[in-house]
Amino acid sequence: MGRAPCCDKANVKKGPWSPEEDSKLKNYIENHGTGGNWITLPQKADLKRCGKSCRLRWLNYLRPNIKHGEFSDEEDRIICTLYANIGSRWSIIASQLQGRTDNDIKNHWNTKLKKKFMGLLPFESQYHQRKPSSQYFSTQQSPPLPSYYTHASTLSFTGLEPIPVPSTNSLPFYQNQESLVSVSPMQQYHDHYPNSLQVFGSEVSTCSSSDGSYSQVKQEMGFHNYMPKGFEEYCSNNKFLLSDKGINNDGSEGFNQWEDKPNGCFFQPLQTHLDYELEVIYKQLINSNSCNNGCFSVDENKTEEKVMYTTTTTTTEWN
DNA sequence: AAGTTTGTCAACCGCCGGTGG
DNA sequence: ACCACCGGCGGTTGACAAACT
Repeated sequence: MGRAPCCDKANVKKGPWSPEEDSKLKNYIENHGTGGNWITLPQKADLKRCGKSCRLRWLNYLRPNIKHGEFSDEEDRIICTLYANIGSRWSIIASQLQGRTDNDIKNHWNTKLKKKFMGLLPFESQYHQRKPSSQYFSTQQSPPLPSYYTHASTLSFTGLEPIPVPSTNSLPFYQNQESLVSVSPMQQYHDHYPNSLQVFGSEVSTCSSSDGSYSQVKQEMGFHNYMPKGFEEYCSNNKFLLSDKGINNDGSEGFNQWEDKPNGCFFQPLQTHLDYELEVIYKQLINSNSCNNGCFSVDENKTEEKVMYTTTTTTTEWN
């Protein structure tokens, strides 16, 4: 026997909400609040709707300060970065975007942003079968570059470029709590292309902060031989540095090798408030996973229910 | 102009975890 | 400890619109 339905399905209306229903719900909540019980709210508000339906309608459409319409590049960037790091945890992602709902973000990802991600797969797959790195280093031959790189100067940021994760020291989450990120698409991607670079999820390879020796590293790795025109400018324009070093599995530092890092190099965004917020999110996730002791608090600007991280971050200009 | 395909997004479904009795 | 209820969440669906043939 299954779970009892949350409402009498036979006596509730389904489908799109009419303006009259919207008005009833809005007026009721504005005058009385939700009363802490969505199940009984429809009856009180004289609506022939399921409580859950009312809740959804309010949260996704009727509540104040909802932002509809086009997502900005900045929002796309945040969504992609967060998605790559924590997966499809839309409510958490939504908590980082003022006025956006988890449903909105989910739809936006599924209809637009995901395609950008999928578009990366074909060229990545070629690296899966690439010959050992020594070939390139010994002969100074340039490996085939993804079209993405060769056209870098004309591309806008997709948010799906590989990004670094903070060190495992600061984020034990990566070492100890794999389940938290098991849903990451990048993790799935890694499963499919096991030799590809992964800086997401539970992958142990991470990159350290740039020490400014980029030019030297670039030469040592032979980057200058196949650095596409405009690539450096692209990195600069998009606030990315080429990462110089990685952390080996044993914890030691080492330069990235083509064999291990099929992208040849990987990006490292300049320190931004988002990096910091990501770290805060990780920590909150860790806490929320190990103890449910109020790691989240209510974001009253969004909804009485939406979670918001308690830690106040200092937001600085992205640019 | 009509039919078909594709894209978008609001809404639904059902699972899960928290909570209180 | 168990159970029922409820809210929250993410995956999915389906209606509608736009684009294409």
